[in-house]
Amino acid sequence: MARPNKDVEALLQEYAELLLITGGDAFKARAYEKAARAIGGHHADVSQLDTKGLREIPNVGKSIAEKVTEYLRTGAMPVVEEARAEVPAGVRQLMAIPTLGPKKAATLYEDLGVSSVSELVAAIEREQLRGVKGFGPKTEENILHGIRLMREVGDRVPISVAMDVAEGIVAQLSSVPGCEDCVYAGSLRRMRETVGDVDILVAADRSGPFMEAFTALPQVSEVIARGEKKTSIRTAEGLQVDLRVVPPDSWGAGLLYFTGSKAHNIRVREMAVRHKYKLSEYGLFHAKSGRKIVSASEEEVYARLGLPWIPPTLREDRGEVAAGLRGELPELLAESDIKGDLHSHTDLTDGLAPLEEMVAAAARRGWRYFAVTDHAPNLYMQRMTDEKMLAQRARVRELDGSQRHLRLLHGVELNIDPDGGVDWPEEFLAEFDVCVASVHSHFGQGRADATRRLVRACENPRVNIVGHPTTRILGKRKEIEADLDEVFAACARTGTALEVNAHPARLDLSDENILRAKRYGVKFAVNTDAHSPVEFDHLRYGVGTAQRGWLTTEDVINAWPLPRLRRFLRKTGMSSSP
DNA sequence: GCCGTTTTCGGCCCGACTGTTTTCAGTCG
Repeated sequence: MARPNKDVEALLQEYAELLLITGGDAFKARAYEKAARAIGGHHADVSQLDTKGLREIPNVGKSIAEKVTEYLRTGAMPVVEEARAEVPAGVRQLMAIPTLGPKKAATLYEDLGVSSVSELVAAIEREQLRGVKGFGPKTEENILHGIRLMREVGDRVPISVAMDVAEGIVAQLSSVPGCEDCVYAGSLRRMRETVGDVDILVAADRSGPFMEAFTALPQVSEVIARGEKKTSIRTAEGLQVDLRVVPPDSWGAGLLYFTGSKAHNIRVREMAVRHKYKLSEYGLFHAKSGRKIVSASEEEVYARLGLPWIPPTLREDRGEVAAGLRGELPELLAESDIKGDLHSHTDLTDGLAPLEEMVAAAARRGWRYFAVTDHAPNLYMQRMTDEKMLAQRARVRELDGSQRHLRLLHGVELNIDPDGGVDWPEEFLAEFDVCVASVHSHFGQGRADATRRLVRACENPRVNIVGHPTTRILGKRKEIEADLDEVFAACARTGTALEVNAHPARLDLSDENILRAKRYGVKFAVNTDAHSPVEFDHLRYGVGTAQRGWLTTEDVINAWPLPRLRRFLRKTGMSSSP
């Protein structure tokens, strides 16, 4: 994976934040942020580039290219080390609290010596913020609210972070001699939106070499526990990883057990008891004799209990066992079912790559169609105009057909204003192939207003998809407060799809909301919202979330062939005006 | 610090909202 790019991105981003905290030039900090983003979204592995190659990345100039080269050679970037010496790491963590930026973080550190979130909580409890300039009662309340939001995620990490760690470790352990199988299990295998710790499972006769290799991995910053069956480490990012080595003949039972969820396991064990069996991580046994029946594969274990194999994304005790018994498990959407992305950006607005690169990358993925949906004018910072949009459309039409098997759609991501209106009148919108409409502002509306806002957007005869419908950002922003049942009903009534945004910080709709919406007969679009070609890789998280919501190809409009999709986009099922 | 050009220096996403102020700073998208 593009690990070095992400490392460099994180480092440059950190430096930018440190510059802001120490009151450095804001434009310089912005330059580092832009370079960080560009490198993070760059298609080529930066560790394979020399200074000259680095400078060809937009927003990377001489100074940053040289610093990155040095970092890649030595593992350190001196200016960052110096800045770190000035500002404790905890001060930068304060910026993760919503409504708390670099200036307030700096003030808290300088005036009160606060250098961690817990110290901040203590300072608030001691009412020490009362005297500080710029900190009134409302600010205090907002900070506490922000901390609560952050703590809801707790020390869980986004699924993408855990996935990178897990796949790296699996690859390394798989090459240890004697490895018969190696996978990640736990909530990661179930594709939960955040992951508390990573579980790795190895099938092998002897565990020693794996425990040895595991604790010696370069990712390891601390060995928490080390035993014969289980070893736990912590990575530099603070993520705990557990390795369990099981004998090959109990692989299936082990995998089932360590994949969970706990509730699913309990349900399955109850079934075992009813069959006069006993199920543990070591196998399925006769309760009386203790004789082992099966355990080599998950399929065998499930089959002995009268169940088909249940996909890990369904194992949440949401009725999957009962559905399996009835032979009514859904045929879940797979990543390979997705025929094209319907939400993406180019460098015409806030994307990183030009249209041509995005199109070429979409073609490489084997998609059959691909929609470019840059931001509309009301998101002022993007400076979109009618002329720019029309020029882009002309270019999209030119490019359409240049890639075999890939049809191009010209779309837009509209802004849903507080009243539910969007950027352009119907006549202008009619010329787009697809319109995504999303909320980008006024998140704090009351419930009735927010509901009306979303329903009105659905009733717009040109709006096809509501993008990231609840606008949540994991650990940062709560779901918009609206009567979602009313919104779901409106979607079903008007033929408006809801997005399952695949970005790991969003995953919006969430699995639970998908389940609810599906009952109304809503259709969905699993989109990446990619701002660069590498973000197309997020699709797997969107598909995982869709699976957790029990979605099949029938539910997902961008798993349909183009003619059927086009019919849906005409919204003919609705009356033209509400 | 980057970029583009007015080619070596000046501008850099721009507007809204919030809370703290009493005219604006900080944060966000």
